[in-house]
Amino acid sequence: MSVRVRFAPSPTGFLHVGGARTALYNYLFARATGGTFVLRIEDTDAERSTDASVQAILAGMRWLGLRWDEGPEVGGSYGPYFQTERRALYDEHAARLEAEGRAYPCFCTPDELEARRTEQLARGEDPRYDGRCRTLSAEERAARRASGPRPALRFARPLADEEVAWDDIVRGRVSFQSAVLDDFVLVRGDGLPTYNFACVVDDLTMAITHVIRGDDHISNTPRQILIYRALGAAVPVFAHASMILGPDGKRLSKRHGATSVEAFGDLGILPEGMINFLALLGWALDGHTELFTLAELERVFALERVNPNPAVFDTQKLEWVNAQHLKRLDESDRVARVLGFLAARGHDLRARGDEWCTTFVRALGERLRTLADALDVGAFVLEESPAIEPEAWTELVQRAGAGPRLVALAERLEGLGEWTLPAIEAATRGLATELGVKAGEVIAPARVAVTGRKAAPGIFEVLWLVGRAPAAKRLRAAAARWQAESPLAAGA
RNA sequence: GGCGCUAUCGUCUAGGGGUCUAGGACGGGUGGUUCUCAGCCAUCAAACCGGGGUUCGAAUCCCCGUAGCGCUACCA
Repeated sequence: MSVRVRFAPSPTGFLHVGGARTALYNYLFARATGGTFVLRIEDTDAERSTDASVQAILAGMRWLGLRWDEGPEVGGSYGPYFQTERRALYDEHAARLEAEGRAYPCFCTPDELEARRTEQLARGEDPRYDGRCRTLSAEERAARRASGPRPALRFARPLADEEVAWDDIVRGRVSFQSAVLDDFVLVRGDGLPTYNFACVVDDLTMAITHVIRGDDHISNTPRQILIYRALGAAVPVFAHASMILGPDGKRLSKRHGATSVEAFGDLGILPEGMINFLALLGWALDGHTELFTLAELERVFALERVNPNPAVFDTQKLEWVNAQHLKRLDESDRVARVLGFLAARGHDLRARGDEWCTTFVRALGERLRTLADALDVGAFVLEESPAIEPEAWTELVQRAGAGPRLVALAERLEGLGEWTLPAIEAATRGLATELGVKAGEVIAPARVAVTGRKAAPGIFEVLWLVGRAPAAKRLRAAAARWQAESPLAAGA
């Protein structure tokens, strides 16, 4: 029997980091085993489900490059793939369970249930359904059905305590006693299935073989196993991956900043970097290899190597992984991504031509951990005349002879026969030699004058990128300011 | 409270009885290299939650404790 797995998000928000990792593990397991990856939308909670969320989740999946074999937009032979469209299946299974005495109608109202729960808690008891509707006679049921609102359907759990256990791929054997469970609701008063019931019916009818999900579902598993048993169906294999935590050790949430995968794209993280980092969060191939492309993961991923401990989401490692992927991109691809990112933020530099763009991205070089870093590192061409940072100026103003040297450099550049990197470098170094100072004595002031910073990409590329006239202008402007403000200026 | 899951450097992890004076990576420190920064190279510091067992021998197996997290709805 071939492997069939599913990722089943409920459309109540965007695709968050935890969901993305669950999706990734399902996807990778399917690819690694030659199985099928199904995407199913669990939208039975009408209150919270929205179409916008469905779209956001699909967009997140696409951004990551996780293509589903069956599901929304692509269809498949086990559809529909939205739970709200699978109502007939739930009705059918519910009717069967009720007919076989494995489920019964419950007429208790939510208010009554809530009141009893409160009382139980007050008495120090566990809040569990007391089973009062389980023993109603057929006549009573018929009478109450005729008079009141539609009842909920409850699962008639086994009366005798029994062990409900499974061999979890990531945790080994997990077991519960059925006595801790109560007669939970299968179908709500509005006729829609609850999560546990819909989940089982869907996994069953979609022929899902492996259920890979977050460990927040671990305590739902015994309920679901009981439903499979009542239905006389085979139980799928379970694998519960751990939660992803924030730096404070709490479950990752909005409080921790960006949690939707696409928000990381806005932060300049590549899908490749996100995928790689997510894979590493709870999984390791051998403890040594840690850089993978999606294609490589598809070959080497093994569910057995998923680690059961909760993992803390570390942004610094994410950025490092991202930097590695950025570095491995083909140059043309890297240029396209950096310029595309900047263009989306109002800095469309692409009109300056291929040579300029390539030189620009080469100049940024290894300084980018994320695409967003280009906004900062490349600021010297993004702004008309970058302001000089205070501490950079403080240093420049204390440098003897800086002003005159900047003017001299400007003149050299203006008089240059050809505006090329080698020519700019020769002119700059030549000037330093003639002046009898180290190249740094010309370069450092020039860097501050042209970029406004003490740290920036190589000065020759910077000058070339800024352009001859604008560069000379910035050099002269800084020189004039030096002349006016430096205690070392002649005549000061 | 009950039930469950988890427990190796700050973080992600390797380790599945001896090869562990516990390895790798991120981050951090130091040195080198380049016009600065970044990068790269070298190098340093940094962990088996506690207590009992089992065993000739435990980071590895078992039990207890502790801590963190999850669930405890007619949410998913």
